[in-house]
Amino acid sequence: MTTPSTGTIACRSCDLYEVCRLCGMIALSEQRGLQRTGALRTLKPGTRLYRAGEPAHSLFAVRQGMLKTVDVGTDGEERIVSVNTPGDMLGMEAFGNRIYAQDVVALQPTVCCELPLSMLSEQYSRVRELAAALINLLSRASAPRPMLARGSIRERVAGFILDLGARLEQRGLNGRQFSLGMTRQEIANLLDTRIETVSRTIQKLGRERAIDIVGQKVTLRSLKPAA
Amino acid sequence: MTTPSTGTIACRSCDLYEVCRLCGMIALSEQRGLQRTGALRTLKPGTRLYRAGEPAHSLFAVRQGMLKTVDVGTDGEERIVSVNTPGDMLGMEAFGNRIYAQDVVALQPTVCCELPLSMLSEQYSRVRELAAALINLLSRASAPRPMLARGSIRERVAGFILDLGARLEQRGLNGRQFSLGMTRQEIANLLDTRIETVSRTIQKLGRERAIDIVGQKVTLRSLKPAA
DNA sequence: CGAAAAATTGATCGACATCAATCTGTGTGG
DNA sequence: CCACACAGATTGATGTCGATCAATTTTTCG
Repeated sequence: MTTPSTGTIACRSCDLYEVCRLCGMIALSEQRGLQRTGALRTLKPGTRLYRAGEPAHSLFAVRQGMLKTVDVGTDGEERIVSVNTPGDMLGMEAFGNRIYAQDVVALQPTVCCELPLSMLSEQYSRVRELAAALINLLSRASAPRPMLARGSIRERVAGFILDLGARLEQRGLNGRQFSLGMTRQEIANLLDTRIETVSRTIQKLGRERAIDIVGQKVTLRSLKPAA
Repeated sequence: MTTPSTGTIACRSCDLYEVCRLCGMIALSEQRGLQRTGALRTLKPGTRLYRAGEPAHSLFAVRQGMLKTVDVGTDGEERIVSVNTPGDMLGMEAFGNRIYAQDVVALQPTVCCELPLSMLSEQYSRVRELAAALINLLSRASAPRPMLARGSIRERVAGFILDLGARLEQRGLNGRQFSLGMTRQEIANLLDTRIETVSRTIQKLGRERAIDIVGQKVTLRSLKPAA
């Protein structure tokens, strides 16, 4: 069986934390710290969280595992646009028109928190702080993500691995030893290259002792950004 | 002298329209339709609208001309992340933390509308509709932009030109005959390739009668997406 | 165990980078 | 007004990185 490639994130380090809190989705229990109360969605690998064009009822936050955000072009070709790790918010692009804009598919056994949009729009017309929190959240989300499919293959692969590690670290998970969580094919798609090239590059990084690599398990050694 | 590569956009087709309206920035004059009242910023080519890391006081909307959004990496290398055309909103990533996240530089003589953030946060705590409009706006902005630096060079260049045309068209400007508004070098940077390659590819499209090209002036003929 | 998917490795080829030279247009000063 | 300078753009020759084709090997899972 596949096992989830990440542990479970703490609510404190989630993008949606403030919003959940203001919605009363997180109960403060005296002894045990934070505890969430809302709905969870559990996904097997390959399962869709939602589909582009579908009417949107909810925002999601990744709690455990990993997903990919996929853009299906006019030609029907799949392009992996981003990889979503614990603490990430999903579906915010649907807040306005209530239509999801991409496909989101679990790469691993994955758990997501679900926040109904209806609850949010009800509440933010009453709770002033919530509107501010949402605006903050969306504002941050509109900041530029580092584009991974640029530069030499070496730079792209290194950038991908470092980015993934940094994001896990940032959420309080282990960012120096983790699972890539996806196949070489999927990495190749994300980085706009070929599976053989990804394989060769990863092997080379291993031979150079920049990383340890066994299957999808990586340990960072001396991998640095750029060249 | 360089002349602006685009005409002036109508307020109606601007991303910020609803927000401006609710802020009372647009006065309805009976005879003459819409008329805006707020501050304008005029920029010469090469001038910065704002800089990454700088404290943010305002949102902007492009009114006329073109700008580039530039990401300066740790190595000091410039990467053009996107090109901003009339009707686009700039600076929304700073709404939360009040710090701009990229550099934005005029490519042409350019005019932008300026909306002070202070005014917005004051007003949206009073005007309920405004919070909703902002959330809508930011939500749309977080939707995925088509990534231009993917696929063969042919695809990237064609994609770039078609995207630019479509965006102008969408704002009520001429999307079949327009100026690229930037040098081959800047296009190369945006598309993650080299100036010679951009030049050759554009010339080839011209020879194939897919476009007419004279310097930066393009006329679309039979250019189609994909290969 | 056996089948299927994923990953690795090798050999060859082609698209794009690189190096180099020339051309074109635009603004400047004599 | 013309000549010059300079930036931008084009064009050619050559090299190289990554794509492609092909064959195993390794891992996963029924």
